[in-house]
Amino acid sequence: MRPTVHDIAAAAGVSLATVDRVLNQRAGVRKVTRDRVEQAIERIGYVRDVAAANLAKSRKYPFVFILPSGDNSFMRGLEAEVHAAMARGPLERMVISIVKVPAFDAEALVAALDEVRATAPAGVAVVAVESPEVIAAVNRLRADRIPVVTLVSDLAGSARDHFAGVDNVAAGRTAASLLGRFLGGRPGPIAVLAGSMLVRDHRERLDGFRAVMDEDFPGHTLLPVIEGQDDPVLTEKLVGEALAASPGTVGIYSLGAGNRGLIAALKQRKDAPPVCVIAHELTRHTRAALNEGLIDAVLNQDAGHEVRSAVRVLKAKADGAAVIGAQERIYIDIFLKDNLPFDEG
Amino acid sequence: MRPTVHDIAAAAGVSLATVDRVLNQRAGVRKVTRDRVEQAIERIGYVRDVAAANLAKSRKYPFVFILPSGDNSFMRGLEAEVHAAMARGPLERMVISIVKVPAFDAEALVAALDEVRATAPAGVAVVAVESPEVIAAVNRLRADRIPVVTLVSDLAGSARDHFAGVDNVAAGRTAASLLGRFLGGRPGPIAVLAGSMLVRDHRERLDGFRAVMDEDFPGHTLLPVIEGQDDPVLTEKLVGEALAASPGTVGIYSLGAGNRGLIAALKQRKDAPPVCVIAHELTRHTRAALNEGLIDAVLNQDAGHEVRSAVRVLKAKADGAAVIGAQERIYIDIFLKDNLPFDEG
DNA sequence: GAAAATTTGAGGTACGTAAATCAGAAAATT
DNA sequence: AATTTTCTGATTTACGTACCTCAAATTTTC
Repeated sequence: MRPTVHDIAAAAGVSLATVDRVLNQRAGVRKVTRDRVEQAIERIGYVRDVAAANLAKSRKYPFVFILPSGDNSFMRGLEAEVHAAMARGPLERMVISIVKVPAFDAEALVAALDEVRATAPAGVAVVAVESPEVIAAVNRLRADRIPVVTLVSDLAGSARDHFAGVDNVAAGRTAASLLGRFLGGRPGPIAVLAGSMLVRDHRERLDGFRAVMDEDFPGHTLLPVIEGQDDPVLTEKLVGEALAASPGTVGIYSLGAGNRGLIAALKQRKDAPPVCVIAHELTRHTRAALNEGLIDAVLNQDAGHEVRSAVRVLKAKADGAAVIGAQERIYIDIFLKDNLPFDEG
Repeated sequence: MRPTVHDIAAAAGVSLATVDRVLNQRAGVRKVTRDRVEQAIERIGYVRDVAAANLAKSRKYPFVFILPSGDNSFMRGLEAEVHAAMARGPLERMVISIVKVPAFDAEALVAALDEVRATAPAGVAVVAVESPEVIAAVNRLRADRIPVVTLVSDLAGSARDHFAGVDNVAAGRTAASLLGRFLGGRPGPIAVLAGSMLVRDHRERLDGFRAVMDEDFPGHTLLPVIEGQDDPVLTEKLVGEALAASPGTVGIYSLGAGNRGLIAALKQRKDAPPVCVIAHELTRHTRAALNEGLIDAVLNQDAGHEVRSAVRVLKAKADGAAVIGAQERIYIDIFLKDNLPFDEG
């Protein structure tokens, strides 16, 4: 049997009330008595039964997820995952709510963070936008002892508790490594398609990609980065133009979310020499393109994993419990047409 | 506020005792009354507070993990992960124990399963060995309504609740796809190194590998499978001989656990033309070999994920709760030297 | 050494559920 | 209609912890 508060009382030779005062750091206990109780706790290996404690406290865990609005399909998928977590929440006394903020708007994000802070939630998960003001706002939350997890996009220099997302530099490096090897020495320039270079994730991916290309595959030149703003129509046009301008192009790295346009552009040049394509994010479209051989590999971050990990970490932090590091590391999934998971997109 | 049993009683116009009888399927309730209560439950959206129920019942979850003994390093890593889960167990009222059984010994496994069954655990995870007797033994557990999860190695045709492991056919296909593309048309035979063809995982990987090689890269012949019995010394010898016999070999797929021997053999032929190598399981040795460029890619199944997933599923099944499919799917991790995780190994 | 302040003890109620007892009501059987 | 059987209600205790009150014991202060 696990020891209980009663066992502590007996072991320390004090009353239950005193044990309670020590355990819940209430005032009115002499230092010597406190020490005696703490030693007893240590000695008999008491661990608080969190479930029973929560029951007694009628404790709730109000968590807030701050997500960018807009029609970025990855973000909408992320939101769907948060909704799924929301539905499962009550089973574990969690009440999850979502606050939406215009994408890439640091000012709005700061306002949202401060508003959320006023509601004193048990934890906050936020898709960060990089700016000193945002860092300060996150630090204000932490100063209030509210756990903060950054989601998908980290906030370097802040006091956030945890980052639930992938290592984007490693993702870029991996993309370069795959692309370089898949090309197997076939010479020619390589095109890079991004959404916008203003986003940290995209910059990091590009940095990683560049580093490995320069180091391991110096034979290939990188064409100027195409910024398609994650817009299908614009992307299709720009990619088409770029391929026309550099007909010898042998590879494309699509590090953003503009895959629909890319795929459309690829379909238009069926007869042209093959181009090796590495893209990000497994969606209905990239999955189909993988199967058709239009795309050679897809690097994916699993939004469901990220959300569930964020929730677990927030809960653990709220309880003052330990986080299982290995469990919360989000790996980049690499999908070829040969290891596609069955359902969903 | 979430509705409680009292709310059910009020809504159905019955007493608490009757609600309890219905909720815990005790006898002595007329069909009509039972229906009325169940409708009330439905109507007010009652969900049992599992934490409170477990507290009242002083419920424990005794789970048993049945693992193969022997010095297979993957299995020992798996055991370490089970020990880690064991240590975290008490926080969630789980008591995990380990039963070890000689590897690949169906008879011993059956005996262990029946012995475990007699202790009426709340769930069993087992690294399965394929045999009709084992299937029958697993089905006996299921007949006793004991949840069963197969771990790492599945048991087709059995009534197990869940399989916590990777799709090994897809792993083999992925290996072939990577190897074929990395070779980029460079002709030459390919060697396959396995532990033993008696293990289902290995057979499945080989099947997947063969299928894609035949289909997509028919230019390469596959040399006869080398069975190194996962023994470093034997493996080094056999690989050395095979490479000497077929000096034109361009690729190696190591689908078992004999990587130390393989790496030793590779180091002996530094001056020889490069061979593209795909191996399984990220260990200290394969990680080092990746970094040195001796191995080009490592496919990995994360034992920690598998164990944690098995535990979660067993708990959910024991509670009669739903399993989050996407969360419990174990992906094959693909590691290049560019996306190696930092610690452990 | 008395008064004041602080510390400690004893006991209760609550959280939501499980499980039990026992009395009384309703139904089924004679 | 009387009896047996089956169903239902009312009530209690318990799980492990939190939180509250009030009294008693101890220490500190003057």
